[in-house]
Amino acid sequence: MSDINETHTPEAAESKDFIRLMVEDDLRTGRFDGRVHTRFPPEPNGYLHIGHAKAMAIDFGVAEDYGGQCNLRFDDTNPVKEETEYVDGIVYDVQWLGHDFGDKIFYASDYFEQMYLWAEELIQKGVAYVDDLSADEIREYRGTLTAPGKNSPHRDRSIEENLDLFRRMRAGEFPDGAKVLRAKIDMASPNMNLRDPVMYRILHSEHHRTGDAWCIYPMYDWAHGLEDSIEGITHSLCSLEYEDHRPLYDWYLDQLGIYHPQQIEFARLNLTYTVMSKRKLLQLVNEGHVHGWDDPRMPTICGMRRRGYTPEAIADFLDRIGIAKAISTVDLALLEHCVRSDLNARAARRMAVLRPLKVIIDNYPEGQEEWLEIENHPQDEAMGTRQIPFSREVYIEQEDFMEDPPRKFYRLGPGREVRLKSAYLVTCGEVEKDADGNVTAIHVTYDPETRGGEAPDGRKVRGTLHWVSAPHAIDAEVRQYDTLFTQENPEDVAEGEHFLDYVNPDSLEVLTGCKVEPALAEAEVGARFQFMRQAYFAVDPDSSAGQPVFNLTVSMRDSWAKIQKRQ
RNA sequence: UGGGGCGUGGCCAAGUUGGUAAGGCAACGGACUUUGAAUCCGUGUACCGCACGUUCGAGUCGUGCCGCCCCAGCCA
Repeated sequence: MSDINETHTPEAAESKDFIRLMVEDDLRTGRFDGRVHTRFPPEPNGYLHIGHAKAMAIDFGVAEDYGGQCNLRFDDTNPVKEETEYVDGIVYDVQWLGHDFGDKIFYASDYFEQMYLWAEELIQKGVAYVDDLSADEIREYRGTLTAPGKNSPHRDRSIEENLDLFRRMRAGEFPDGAKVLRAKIDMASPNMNLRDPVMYRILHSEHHRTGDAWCIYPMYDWAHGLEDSIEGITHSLCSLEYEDHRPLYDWYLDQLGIYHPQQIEFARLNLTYTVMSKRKLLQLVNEGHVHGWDDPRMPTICGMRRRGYTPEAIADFLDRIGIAKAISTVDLALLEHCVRSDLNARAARRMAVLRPLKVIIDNYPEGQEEWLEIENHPQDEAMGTRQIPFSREVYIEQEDFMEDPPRKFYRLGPGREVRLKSAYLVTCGEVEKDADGNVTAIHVTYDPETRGGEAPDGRKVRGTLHWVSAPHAIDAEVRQYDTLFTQENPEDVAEGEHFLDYVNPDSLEVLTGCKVEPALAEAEVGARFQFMRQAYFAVDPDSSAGQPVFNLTVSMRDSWAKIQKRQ
């Protein structure tokens, strides 16, 4: 590859993000004995979305870059919201994205006993107490952003009484909400998280893994650092909103005097024309704005998978957007660019006509058929070729014919000659119309000397159309998608409006009666193709034998559309 | 009017110890083309949020402003 006299200019060292810089710093100073161990800690209360994919790219990516490990850990500390269905879905998605979490899956619930013991330790130490205040009262006592809170009347109970009460909380002697265990820190702290945060609440609720073994459950702040500590995590990477929680994360670990990981925060991902909160996604599902978590319009991993996105394209996208602390909204166009780029390289080409228009080749012998060779990929010979049938009647795209075409229209029109891709050059003749004047069929004549699409006399033909032989065509359903929202930022709503007001009513368009080449009849679910001159499509699970259903993955760039728009 | 963060071209985002603004996406030209795809060339006056300082020299240091985001769940 390289010339003998080629000058090798050293590639500029790839710039590292601030997290990797911090990790390298710790590696240099031997802070964690040279270890790098991260974790990806989803709560099983919904499906993963592209934002989680970013977190994973960071968590797993950092571990991988420095020869470390990344634990997949379910942060299942709230039984009322969590379900096994979600853990299964999450595990599948993480694997599909290609992340290696070893042979073990971790669960916060596995540490409940240890957490409980540590809680007793803090009570013994005099820095945790049982509070009888109601949720409302606790809120009142907490103060506001600008006014300090005040101590709970139960703040100074004796260690013995606190221990007794806490044990009875565990034993199930009190109803939900009757008492909580709180850390005794500082009700006047300017950081609200430090105003005696709740460590445990009573929840007589069945947990998807521990059943009814517990009726008290740890709060996130109390639990998370302990989980990280138990697993020997070195760098606990999370999103920006936890920045304020870091002092508390540190406080618990310091009070206990146990192994202490470093929490580092980064900005989470926002994408134009979509929402990224699990609550909103759940709402879209529950209220029927989409057909489920895996609806191809959803930014969920399962939705993107069904739509035809590849893990590689997603990884490429995540790699390109970078990691920083500035809150940003990435242009959907970048994600689509990554998908196109990956699919362009790997998707086999096929011919499919979405909105069929019958073309009759008058001078082609009736009843004759022939099989023509066509490449599966113009730039990748290794993908080979296939045979496609040709006959007297074929379908072309309705938009590839115009009775009164503008000058730059390189397609079929009265008297014009175009090429049917890999078949023949045909010249437009008569046009059939129905009573309303709609074009119903077009008659053309073909040049038998142009088999394959090349004219022996060297004449050039500007337009090349895709087509499908009518008698051989397979009927298919094609689902075309547009953005789920009509606004770049659906969350940016005016007074009295709601993000749901911006749901795009035209985000799904189902086309039936599409005509596809026979090779597509037995395409496997999940298979991805480029329908030449149109877009990339993936076979939907709703497909049945001989009745394929295709999802639009992403359109191809369309400079003709731009030319039209300008006119 | 408390605390914690952030502010580099339309969108992301690099900018180590201050030396005179990478790259990607988008957009716009053009070449090529049996996908108007792909590919290939080319195009940006970024007052580096603003204002003062320090300095021979500041996106990088200092001070003061301004703007945006997060925090008052017994959610994570």
